[in-house]
Amino acid sequence: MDTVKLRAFCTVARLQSISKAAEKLSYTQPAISTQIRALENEYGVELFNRNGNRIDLTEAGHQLLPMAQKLLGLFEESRETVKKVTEEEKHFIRIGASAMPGVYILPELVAKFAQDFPQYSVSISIASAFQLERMMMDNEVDVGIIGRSGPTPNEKHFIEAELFDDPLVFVISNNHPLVESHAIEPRQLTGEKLILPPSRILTRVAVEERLLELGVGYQLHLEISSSEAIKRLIMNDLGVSIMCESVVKTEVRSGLLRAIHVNGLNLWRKIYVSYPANKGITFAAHEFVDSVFRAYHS
Amino acid sequence: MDTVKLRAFCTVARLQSISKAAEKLSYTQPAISTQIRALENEYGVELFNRNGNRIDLTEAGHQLLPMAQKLLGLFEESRETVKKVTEEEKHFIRIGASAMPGVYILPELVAKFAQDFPQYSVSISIASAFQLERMMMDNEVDVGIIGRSGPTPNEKHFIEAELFDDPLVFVISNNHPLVESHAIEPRQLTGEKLILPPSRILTRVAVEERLLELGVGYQLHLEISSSEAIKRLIMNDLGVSIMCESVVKTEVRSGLLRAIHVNGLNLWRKIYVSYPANKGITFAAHEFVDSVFRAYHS
DNA sequence: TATCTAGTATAAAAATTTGTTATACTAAAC
DNA sequence: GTTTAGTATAACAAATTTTTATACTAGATA
Repeated sequence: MDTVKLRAFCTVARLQSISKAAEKLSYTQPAISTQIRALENEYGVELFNRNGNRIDLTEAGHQLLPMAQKLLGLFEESRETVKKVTEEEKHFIRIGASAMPGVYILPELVAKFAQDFPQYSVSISIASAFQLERMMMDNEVDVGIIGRSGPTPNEKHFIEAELFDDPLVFVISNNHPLVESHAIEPRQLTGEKLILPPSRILTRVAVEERLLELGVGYQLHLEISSSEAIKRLIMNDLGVSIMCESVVKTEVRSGLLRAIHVNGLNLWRKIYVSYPANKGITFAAHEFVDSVFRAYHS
Repeated sequence: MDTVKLRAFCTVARLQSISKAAEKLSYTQPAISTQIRALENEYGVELFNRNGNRIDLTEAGHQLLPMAQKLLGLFEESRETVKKVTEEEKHFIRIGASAMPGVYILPELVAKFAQDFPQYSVSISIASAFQLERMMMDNEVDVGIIGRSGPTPNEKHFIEAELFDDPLVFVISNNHPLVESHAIEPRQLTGEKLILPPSRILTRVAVEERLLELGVGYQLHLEISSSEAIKRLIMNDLGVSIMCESVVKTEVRSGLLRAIHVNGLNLWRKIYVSYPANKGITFAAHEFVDSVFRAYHS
């Protein structure tokens, strides 16, 4: 049973002629004859009365006709539906991001992109880097924006492109003695009361290793996972921290916090664009990635 | 697009596995792979995300699934519908009859048949012999019961079987001088006031020719087409007639009229069963014809 | 009646599609 | 690394579909 047979049946019924139907459907007459015969075999009934020249529906054929038309209509509808989905998908970009880029970097990027490419819609899903990988493999997001301080796992499954380096900076309140410095030396950190995220966070590990290398004797004052909490603690003069510049950018701009560059600290969080290697990247997602690159590299 | 592809799609979607679907549908795994691929080509979209081992629906696939199921359901429904029609048709006999047999002969035959074969339903359509032929050719009736006094036209298109001879009898009222006779000689008709149908009716022609042959000098008293009217006229002593025995059977039985046999008149209306030669006869119609034959020939 | 015409059916061959076997490839499990 | 489970692909076989050519039929025409 297929659409060819159904269409043949409906057309023959309507035109009351196999030859005319054949012509209309761009087949030869015997092709339609056999299709009709096949349909009749499948249903086990004669669908047309053949009186020599004349051909018209039997009762069974009469009953079948509206259902056949409905079936053909439904086929068409299904095609339309699927087509619509893909059209929509073409203009929809699903971005996944780990917490830091999702909160502190993506909003700005997406805002700019939306301005330049109003024909696209964007969704942002925030999840752990690990989950994001699964989501990309399962086609739940098109592209990921991931911040990394450590190694890149599963590298052969994903194509990753470095977007930019987010430098780690020394963050202090307006009341801190070093508030007027533009840049300081690592040794000036000695004795500072550092508020850092828990040691499962890779950035924390990187910071501590680097400070050890540089021979800086710091004081671990507080351990808390929320960046927002750290910032508020600093504002209230309960300590200082070493954080990604992006994370404090807003507060620095509005004068709530100070971000001081530490010479020779050489620590960055690298921000990557990532997508599954095995299935390439959507055209729309490519547009987004492109626009982001242009924003940083021009 | 066909049911195989649709069923493959639905099964793969449900079992989330091409191999399992193949097993369930009694195909090999590559067959299903290809069918799915063909469906995807037809819709121009990927319907499944293939992540190595895992296979699950894309958004387009998700949209398509319910429609595919509906399509398959509708297919099944159409099969049921057609099957039901044929089942019904198997137990339905459409009898066509010309006026005389339809009114005076068929009701009795059908009543007896309905008693003996309660599983069948019967419809009776009354039309001219000419129209009946068309109706049989166009499959509007299964079998015809036709009375003929003249030749049989289009004989090669129809198979006709003589059912019985309906003799023409001399019909008189209870007040007629010959009321006590069981049979009379043709010459006794001389001078009778005959009421006959118009001369376009073949029976009338046959009667007049025969009386001429027999040398009977009759008197044409009235010309009227309705048999019912003729009977009423006779009852009121406004004349006599020569009519089919079947037509007056009821009145004779109840003593309203007398039917006298005329020796050597040798006129019958022949009653035929008729059906189109090119397509044979329905099983149910055959049962009816058989039962009618048995009723007359046993 | 015979011939022609229009429409359908049928047979045989060609073309296409479908299904199978065998094999390769991939990712996950061990 | 090796094995395992699942899917894709290639090559071939089988089945189906389509076409060409032809026969058959009923009705129209002469």
